[in-house]
Amino acid sequence: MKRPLTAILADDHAIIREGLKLLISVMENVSVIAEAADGEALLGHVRGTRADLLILDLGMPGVAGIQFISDIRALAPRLKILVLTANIEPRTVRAALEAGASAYLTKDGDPEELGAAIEAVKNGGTYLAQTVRFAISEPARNSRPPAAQDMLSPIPLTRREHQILALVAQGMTARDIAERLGISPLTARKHRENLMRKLNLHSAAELTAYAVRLGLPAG
Amino acid sequence: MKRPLTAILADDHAIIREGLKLLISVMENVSVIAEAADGEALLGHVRGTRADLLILDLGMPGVAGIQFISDIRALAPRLKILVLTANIEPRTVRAALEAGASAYLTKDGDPEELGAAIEAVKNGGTYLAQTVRFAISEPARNSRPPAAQDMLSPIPLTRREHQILALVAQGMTARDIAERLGISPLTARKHRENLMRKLNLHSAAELTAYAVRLGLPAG
DNA sequence: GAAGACATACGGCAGATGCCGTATTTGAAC
DNA sequence: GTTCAAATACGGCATCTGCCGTATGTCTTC
Repeated sequence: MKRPLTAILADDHAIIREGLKLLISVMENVSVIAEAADGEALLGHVRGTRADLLILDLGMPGVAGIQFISDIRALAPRLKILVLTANIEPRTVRAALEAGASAYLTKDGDPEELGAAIEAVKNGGTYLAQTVRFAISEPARNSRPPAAQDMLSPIPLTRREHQILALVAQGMTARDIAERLGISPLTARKHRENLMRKLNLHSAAELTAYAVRLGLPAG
Repeated sequence: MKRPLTAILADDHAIIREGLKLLISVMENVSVIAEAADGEALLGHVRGTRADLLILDLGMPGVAGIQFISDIRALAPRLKILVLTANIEPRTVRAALEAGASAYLTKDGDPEELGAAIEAVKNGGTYLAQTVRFAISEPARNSRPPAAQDMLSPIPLTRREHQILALVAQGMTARDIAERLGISPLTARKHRENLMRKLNLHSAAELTAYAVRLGLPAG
């Protein structure tokens, strides 16, 4: 039998994490050598271990979306990243892969997929969950590699847009944001509109729900 | 060895469910005899089996919150219900216990708590996760304590309001909610207004951010 | 059967939002 | 130096929202 693969498991819910650990141990020849409940702990493990795999819940607090994947790739290029999330948005899927994820799994997917994904990435391949496979049919329009300096969300947003999104996550209206940033309410509104267009969202409620789920901090 | 306890496992995420199943099997002398991904399937299992335990994710689609617990209690009074959710709202905890749940566990809790909870309810007791223990000042066995002395004063929401709040967490507007529930948009709007008044929130964004942070499921 | 809570439904009004534009300035990239 | 993206700012218009009312029917509780 070959050397078992080593994995870091990152999920903010301890019970879920424990269950996943068992699931991985049983299904595959994989040994979980570290666990993280937040982004900071995860980065510590990435620096401090030589794991083969990272199973990463994108919904973790302190894990501000896709940018984290780029950061981790920069820290440990050899580490294969398996994203496990409830998010099935095509843009998120594409962004995760472009940022360097080796697999994208959804929590409502078949558990067998976890094994298939580990098998695939072990051999240098990639794996996409059945539920998001449709996401890559749409070609990425530009091949600009992600700069990963201040990206905070799956879709390339400008620095200002990230800032607005964070304030939206705190439940602020356009007027609140304008006051906070010292800009015109109309400008704040425009930024919101640009955000919604980029993210394919169509109401304040959707935008706020999206922002909160990114793990942005509460007010 | 005594006869193993039998359990129904209800969670909408297949991978999470699988992990939980393993976790339960390993930690306790419990055998999962049925699984459900939605409320309808769950009711079928409740009717069709004689399980001892139900481990129930309150965030499941088609599981209209606390009401479901009462319904299941009515169908199978002998079935012990362990609520497992990300929701740590005090009033939800209380409502779940009053509706007949035997344990209330949070997903970010210590996995050991799952074992402790099973042990507790097996012997006819109740178990509350550490993270929500503050929600209850008195044992849940007796009737409601006077609300006047309640320092935390959890705001009581009606069943319908909980339902609306869950839909708000999905980024739905009043019109969306009205369509979903088959009621007038004006009524949906009124429910939203009542919610905001009770929760002291003052915009759609705030209400949505609140709802999402409660751990209510994404659309 | 009286009282109260709940869910239903409607309307006015001011303000915010979603969507469509246009336009200027700045700084980086080429 | 030109080009381009980003950030700034404004306006119109339809819709939605927040807040203030009123009202009816049901159901539980006393």
